[in-house]
Amino acid sequence: MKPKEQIVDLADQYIRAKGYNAFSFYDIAKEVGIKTSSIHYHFPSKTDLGVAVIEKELAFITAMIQKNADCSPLEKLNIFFSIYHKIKEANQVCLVGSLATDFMTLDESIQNALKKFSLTILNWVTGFLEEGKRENVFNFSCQPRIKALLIIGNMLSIVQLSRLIDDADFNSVKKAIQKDLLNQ
Amino acid sequence: MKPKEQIVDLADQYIRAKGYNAFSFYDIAKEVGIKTSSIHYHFPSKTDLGVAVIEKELAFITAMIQKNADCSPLEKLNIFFSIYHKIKEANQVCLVGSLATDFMTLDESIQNALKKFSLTILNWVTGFLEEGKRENVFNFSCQPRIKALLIIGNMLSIVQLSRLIDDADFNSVKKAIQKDLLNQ
DNA sequence: GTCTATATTCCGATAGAC
DNA sequence: GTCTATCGGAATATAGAC
Repeated sequence: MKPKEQIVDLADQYIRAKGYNAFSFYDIAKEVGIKTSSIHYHFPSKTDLGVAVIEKELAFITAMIQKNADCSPLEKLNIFFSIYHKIKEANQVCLVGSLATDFMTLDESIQNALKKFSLTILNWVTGFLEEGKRENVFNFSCQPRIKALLIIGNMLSIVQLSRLIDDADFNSVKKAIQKDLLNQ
Repeated sequence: MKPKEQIVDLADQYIRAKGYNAFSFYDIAKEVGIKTSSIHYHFPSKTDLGVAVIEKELAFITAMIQKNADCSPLEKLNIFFSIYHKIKEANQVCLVGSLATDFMTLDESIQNALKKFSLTILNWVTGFLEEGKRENVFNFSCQPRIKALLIIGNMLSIVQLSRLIDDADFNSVKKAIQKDLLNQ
């Protein structure tokens, strides 16, 4: 992997493991095997690096949405779950949750990138919930957008809470969401 | 208010506004009108201050639980909502959500205090959900503990997401949770 | 593109006077 | 209990050699 990609990848890991304000250029430099000044060559400021992380994740999620556009709503739900499963396995939190708590300390360019990223996820989930309801696979009574916020919020929060409480609760929450959606 | 209390109060505000790793003793000293060394007199280390913040919130929530022990489950639910309503009004996030994302950077004493705090809330919510189900006021099919995690997670996440998306979603989410619980 | 060297700022923490 | 003064360290960032 090219150094530039590796830097973004490690920054991503650190943001979701320790938070944006808790990792340093030195943390990354150490792991890549270069000096901090070399990171500044690729990303003049920490803000530039932060924006690059979000844009990388946005590209990833956009490609995944596109690739699985023809899947069933239930399959899409499980793809959605699998994202958080990986995060939880690594004892991390999701990018949105991590950066939302640091939001007031972030430069506007990161704030805007994050808003765009979260909107992409929200629209995706809203879409396959609507789809599932139309096909009588999913059942829920509130607006699809609100149901999407509830479900996204459940996953966003359970990866955070998994650090504080019983590890097994993650799967129980996942199953409860699924059962609730499929119940007629 | 005594300086010591004021320091804890401001630290609490900062943690929920900007995050634990983004506020400094100087931020607080400035607002109190003292020097940073005076804060160290009351709280030798930042960790001591962090623990004091959680213990203050724990005392507050414990008193509130006790005070409203005789309320109906529906009243308790609305008290629960009102906590997050205040947080959202201030454009802050809850203490658990904020410190959970910074969890890996916190000293063990703060981690343990936070675990105790989150468990207190979880047990409280689980309790009045069970109560409400027994009285046929609330309706849900999963375990009360899991339902509590889902609802707490919805509120924890919506105060975070309120910074990124439509401000009005907070009330929609609150109403959706309520309707879901009350539906027969 | 990476290095050395350094500038600058900030932060947590401590010693000792008052 | 608050102050001044200061230490030691860490962080972002830049200049210039290679």
